[in-house]
Amino acid sequence: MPKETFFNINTEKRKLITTAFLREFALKPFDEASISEVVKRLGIAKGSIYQYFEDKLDLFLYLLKESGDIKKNYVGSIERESYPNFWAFFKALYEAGLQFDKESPLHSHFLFNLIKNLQSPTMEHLYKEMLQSTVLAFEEMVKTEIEKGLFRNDISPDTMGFMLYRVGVSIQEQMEFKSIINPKESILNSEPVYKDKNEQLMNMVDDYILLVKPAFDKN
Amino acid sequence: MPKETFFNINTEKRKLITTAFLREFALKPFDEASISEVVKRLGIAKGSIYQYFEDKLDLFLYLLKESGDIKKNYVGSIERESYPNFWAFFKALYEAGLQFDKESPLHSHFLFNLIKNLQSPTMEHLYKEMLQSTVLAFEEMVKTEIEKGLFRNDISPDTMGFMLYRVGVSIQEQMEFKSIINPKESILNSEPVYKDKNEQLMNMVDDYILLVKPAFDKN
Amino acid sequence: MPKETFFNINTEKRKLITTAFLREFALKPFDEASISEVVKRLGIAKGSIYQYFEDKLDLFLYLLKESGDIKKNYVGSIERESYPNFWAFFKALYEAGLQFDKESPLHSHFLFNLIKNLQSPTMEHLYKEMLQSTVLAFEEMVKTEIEKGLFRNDISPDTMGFMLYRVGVSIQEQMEFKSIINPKESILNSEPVYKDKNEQLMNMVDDYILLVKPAFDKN
Amino acid sequence: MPKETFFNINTEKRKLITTAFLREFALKPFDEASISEVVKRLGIAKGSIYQYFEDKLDLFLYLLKESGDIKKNYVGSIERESYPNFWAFFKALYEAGLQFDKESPLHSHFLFNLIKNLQSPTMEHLYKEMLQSTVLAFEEMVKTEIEKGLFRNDISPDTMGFMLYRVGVSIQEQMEFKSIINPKESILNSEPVYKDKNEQLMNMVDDYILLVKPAFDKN
DNA sequence: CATGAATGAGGCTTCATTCAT
DNA sequence: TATGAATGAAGCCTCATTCAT
Repeated sequence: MPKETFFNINTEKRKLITTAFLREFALKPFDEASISEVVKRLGIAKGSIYQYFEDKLDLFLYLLKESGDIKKNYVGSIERESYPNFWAFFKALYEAGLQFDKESPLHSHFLFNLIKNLQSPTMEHLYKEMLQSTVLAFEEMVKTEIEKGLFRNDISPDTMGFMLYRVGVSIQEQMEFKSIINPKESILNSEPVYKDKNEQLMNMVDDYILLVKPAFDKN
Repeated sequence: MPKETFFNINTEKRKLITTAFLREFALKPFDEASISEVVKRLGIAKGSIYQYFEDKLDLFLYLLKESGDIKKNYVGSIERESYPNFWAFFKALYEAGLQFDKESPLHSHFLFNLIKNLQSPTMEHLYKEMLQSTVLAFEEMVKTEIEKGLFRNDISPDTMGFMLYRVGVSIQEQMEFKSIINPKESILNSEPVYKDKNEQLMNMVDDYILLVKPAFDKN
Repeated sequence: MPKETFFNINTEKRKLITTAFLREFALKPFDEASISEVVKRLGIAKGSIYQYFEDKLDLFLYLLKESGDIKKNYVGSIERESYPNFWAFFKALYEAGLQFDKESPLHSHFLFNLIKNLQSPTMEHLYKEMLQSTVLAFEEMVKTEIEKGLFRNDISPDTMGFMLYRVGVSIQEQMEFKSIINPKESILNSEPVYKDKNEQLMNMVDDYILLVKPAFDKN
Repeated sequence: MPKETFFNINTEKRKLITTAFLREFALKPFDEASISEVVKRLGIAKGSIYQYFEDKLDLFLYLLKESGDIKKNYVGSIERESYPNFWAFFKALYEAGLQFDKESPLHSHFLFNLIKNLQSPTMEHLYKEMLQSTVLAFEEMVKTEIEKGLFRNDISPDTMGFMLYRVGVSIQEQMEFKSIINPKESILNSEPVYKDKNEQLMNMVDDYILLVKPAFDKN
């Protein structure tokens, strides 16, 4: 939670700062991200950052929450009931994600890099926590589908939940692996992660669904 | 590639150094691993390290190669032809891996932590390279299976290869996520990653195969 | 000397500020006392402090004078003539001090910590000055007693005066040393230094008098 | 405990460093003493200090131990049995102290300033500990004298012990108070605390003994 | 009278690497 | 071959004070 002062400053300046640090954390793991470098680039005093935030972690957590909140605006309204099956719902989440990516590219980059960012020893605790809650959410979805009789019930739902979570990560990672997207580069231009690549992402999602569907669906 | 000097020193000392740094890199990302700390623990001169290796990266790469080579001794002899189907072969790889883990626990830990280790910006290039070759290997396997008519052919083999690679990572990560294994702790005792957990790992592998098999197999 | 502005503000607010800084200076040496921390706790603007006071030292001196003035209200009326001998007078000073401590606990804490507070290099000058006047007062008393033929005259009055001053400090310090009082703790509750320990303090004073009396009294 | 490296460097350089920091800590409380300033003056790299010592505290404790050890060389051989009464013994301690002061002026200054130095919040723990052990030593002396029937037995020995400790502090403080000595100044010239003032110190000691003797002695 | 954002120097500490011995 | 002292940049963070509003 930033200090009040942060919310009192000029909106434009606030955005400048936010932007600069989103970028930094989108490029480097927490422990390697450098406040000093960013303020130098921003041309503001290092002390100022500590007027706004308790410390580096506070700053990071603020960006995390902000990014999460914004993403929720896009993804939060998607509900399972509105879709004929889980996979349609799953795809819808990605489509919403693309909208978010397009309209808040830096927040998107920040979240894109989150897993890597959390590998820093300093972040170990937070990492476990976030993983836990993310996986849990997927587990819940799986359980619901199993109850509906739509997913198989011969494999423990936690393994299936974890796998589903992993699918998400894989998709993103494969896009990068195949050099379809190039985050490091697009960050610098404040361009969306998936700029001009929406279709290719959705194709990849389709592929994954094709692959995973028979593994999850009953029969 | 270490300097000659490294191979001229006492074998025992060489092993001591190797061990200490395997441990360090198994615990921390590259950029946060500290040469200073390790030499202090070893009680040798910091300068010595620079007699043996060009720099930190050189040292790391040496350990990487060594670990890989040793692992190959276990895994390299496993051949697809010896097994009735891909999944039996896949399981056999894990069983060999466990043997490696048991007999070279620190190398195993080093490789276990490799993915996290490579997230450092310094390592970006290397990361891509290694990923490339790993995934490629899986792709080749997939292609072979497709040619044999055993895997489905309606999804691009590279996606399937990548997914297969991902399955491996997921298994390992889920074992840690469920606190079945505790790498940080077992490193300190130089114990294998999967000490007393071999059975549980193989069960997890079975689960994953159960899940993934229908996604890959033809029909 | 504070600026006019300080006396123009709401009495209540003035008291709040006074209180908070008395506390801070009662807990830490001058150079380590932090204006930043106090204003944060107070929830007022940091700039305000500089509207009221020239700088940190000015603020400190104000509190010092205020505390001294208040204490004088208690101690000032005690006169040597009212007591049969010096030691009865000496005890009376302590009893008045206890009253002050009870009714103005924070000012009392501030003065209690004063010696430690003045150890900061910044304060060196002030320290000497205050010491000077304090010791001088004791010297005067000693001289009077000598003139009356009640104190021995074979030791220089300034040594005796200094020693008397020292006795005072020692009593206070020994109370803390023996953990009878716990200033750091009682400050937080705005409790008197000697809360519930009045009797024990006076016993200690008696002990010291017993000890010192033969050293000072003629014969 | 400094690191080995510190004892490996050039004796002369070690002395230079030691000297510079003794000076710094003799002038300022721990929290205000600045490593940065000292190394700048020394013209050595800041990092070097951290090759020699764990941290600031480690450095301080080393100087403390060294100073104490050296002083013990002077004072340690003085034994109560060699003197007809306690006060002769007490004086002898001061005479030995003066020898120490003359031959190791900076260590003497360091110890002279110790009490003030330990007022820093960081040092609170250490302060209490040292006070405890110092006072205890005096208490033991007092008890012995009481057992011998030489000191009065109607006042608790801990009060008497504490008072005795206080006498020591007072003597030193009064010398400074009366401007007979000027530590801040003589530090800069690496001159003994009591340079050319030995006689005056011993006179002061005599005065104090005269004063305190009747307070402690039986009858 | 109040605000509080901005400053920038200064604090301690860590690190990989160099180089003279 | 081995040593380990020296380096100095970089890291995060704190602080009293100023000044425009």
